[in-house]
Amino acid sequence: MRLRNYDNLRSFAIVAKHSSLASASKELFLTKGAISHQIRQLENDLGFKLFERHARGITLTDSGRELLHTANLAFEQIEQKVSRLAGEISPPLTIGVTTYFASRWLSPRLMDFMRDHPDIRLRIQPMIDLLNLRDEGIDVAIRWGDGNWTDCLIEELFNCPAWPTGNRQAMDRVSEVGLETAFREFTLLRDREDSNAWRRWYEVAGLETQQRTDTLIIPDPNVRVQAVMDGQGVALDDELIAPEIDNKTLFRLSEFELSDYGYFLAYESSAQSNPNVAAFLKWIKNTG
Amino acid sequence: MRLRNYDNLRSFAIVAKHSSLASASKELFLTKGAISHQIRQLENDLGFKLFERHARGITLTDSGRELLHTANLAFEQIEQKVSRLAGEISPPLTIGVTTYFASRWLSPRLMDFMRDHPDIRLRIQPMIDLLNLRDEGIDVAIRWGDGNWTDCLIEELFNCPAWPTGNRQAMDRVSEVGLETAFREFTLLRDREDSNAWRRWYEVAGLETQQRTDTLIIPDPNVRVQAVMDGQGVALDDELIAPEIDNKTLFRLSEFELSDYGYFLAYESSAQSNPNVAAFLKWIKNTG
DNA sequence: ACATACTGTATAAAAATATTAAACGCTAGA
DNA sequence: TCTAGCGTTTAATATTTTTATACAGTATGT
Repeated sequence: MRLRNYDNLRSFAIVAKHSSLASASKELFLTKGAISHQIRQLENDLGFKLFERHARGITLTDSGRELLHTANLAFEQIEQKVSRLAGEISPPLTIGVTTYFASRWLSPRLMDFMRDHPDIRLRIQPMIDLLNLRDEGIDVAIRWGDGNWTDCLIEELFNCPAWPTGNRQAMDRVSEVGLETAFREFTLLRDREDSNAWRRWYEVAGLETQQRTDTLIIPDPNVRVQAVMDGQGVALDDELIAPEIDNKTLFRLSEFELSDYGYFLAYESSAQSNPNVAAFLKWIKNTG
Repeated sequence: MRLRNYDNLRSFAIVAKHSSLASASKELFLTKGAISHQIRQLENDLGFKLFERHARGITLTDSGRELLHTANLAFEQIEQKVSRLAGEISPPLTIGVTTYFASRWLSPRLMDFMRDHPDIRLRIQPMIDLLNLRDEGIDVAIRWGDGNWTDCLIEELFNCPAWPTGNRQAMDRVSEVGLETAFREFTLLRDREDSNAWRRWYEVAGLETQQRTDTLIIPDPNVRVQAVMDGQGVALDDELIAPEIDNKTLFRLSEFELSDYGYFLAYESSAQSNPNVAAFLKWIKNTG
């Protein structure tokens, strides 16, 4: 439902905060009559009541409470972004990563950077789709793949080949019937609709490339790892899943690998002029 | 920065979508002059330009693109919530869980429920703080603890005692110097400021209850498990971390446990009348 | 029991704001 | 070079919002 008047919703959020028209009217520099009209109009537009009126004040209805919660979050996002863009707040250095990479590689190393640069405010932004850096306000993203992106500057952080992983049943199946037969049975988990990683791996492994339709797309690497453990299919992973390999919940299914895979820094060329970005790039290139 | 006029921002989003005032003016049922005024006023309020004007049209500036992204997300949240509350969309059955519980316990079992109830639209909402069900639109939350909540109906799902875990160094330390001494050295990780879990465990273990100040509060269970692995302290965990125990990245530090801990269903009494909620509760009670 | 003080509401007038219509300047493309 | 289409500007107009005021209700204190 498209709302006609978002300013009324903003007033609603402030009234709800005060639980009082009279009090909110002071914050908004309006008379309580004006606020009363705004709330009434908003309720008419929405088609449900936001407040219960009693003689001595107002209280939120259940619907009102839920809407308030959503509206507060939404307005806060907007106002924070506006403040940043208007230059009122200096933007934190924002790194876009998957939760997978953040917890397995970045987090343990990040303390060093923060200790060396206590003045740099840092924001680790978990992302699924590590594209559209500018839209998300990302200064530097860390992507996994073969480095063939063209939307911005790309620099290899470290090489990290990709190879197929499966759970114990999948491993056993490969041992029993061989790679080719087993891979005709497996469901292939992939991170993106248009990913050609599996096709390339089939080539490297010398298997007949087949048009597979029974693939399952799971963009989040953590969820994908879990799906492999649960036997929902096989996925292309890298050495960051060493813990699961060590404890034998996951298995490397083949020695064939996509050797040019790795982690890459991705950033807009304009970002280099930001000294915080430059400091981060310098640090991470020495660390990786 | 508080915005004076959110309706202008809404118009901005629509203009940006069309990349054209003339075209957007049709969607908004206004003249292009009116839109031009709105955008101009918004730019004045914000203090930066949203569009670059050329002879044959307009294009977003970098700031405009970032703001558009944020605004679209925010407006979408609001409009979706409004649609739900206005009864235009039937709300999905919403389960509040930690990502920890979702990936380790719920996800593997959930397919059964979805197969048996294909008509029920389900939303798994990851939450850190599993309180305030109504604000978040949660029908049923699954909490871990001793069951002593009073804000809504509580029902035990399954018993799951809590015991202290640490990494190998912590385990070795306990072996060397004994429980009491070792626990005077450890940093205690806790999920909430006001949690009395550690105090209760000290009592159960017969250790002297001490006023500890060097505790680290990490609300998210996944992050807390990682912190324990990284040696940042010891935490109270349960058998859902069996994988980490099995592969010896985590260790149970003591046989003493909080035996009344477990996972609990939490829901408003009014939720029971929702047949989808009732079906979910019935299913999960049989599963747990 | 009753005045008091504080709610929020309702109305119509007044003020502020948004919108329009029309003319204008610009330029990409025919 | 002309033209069609773009966004802008201006001043008049239309609409919306706000106010001032009176009002009705009721917890609170005396």
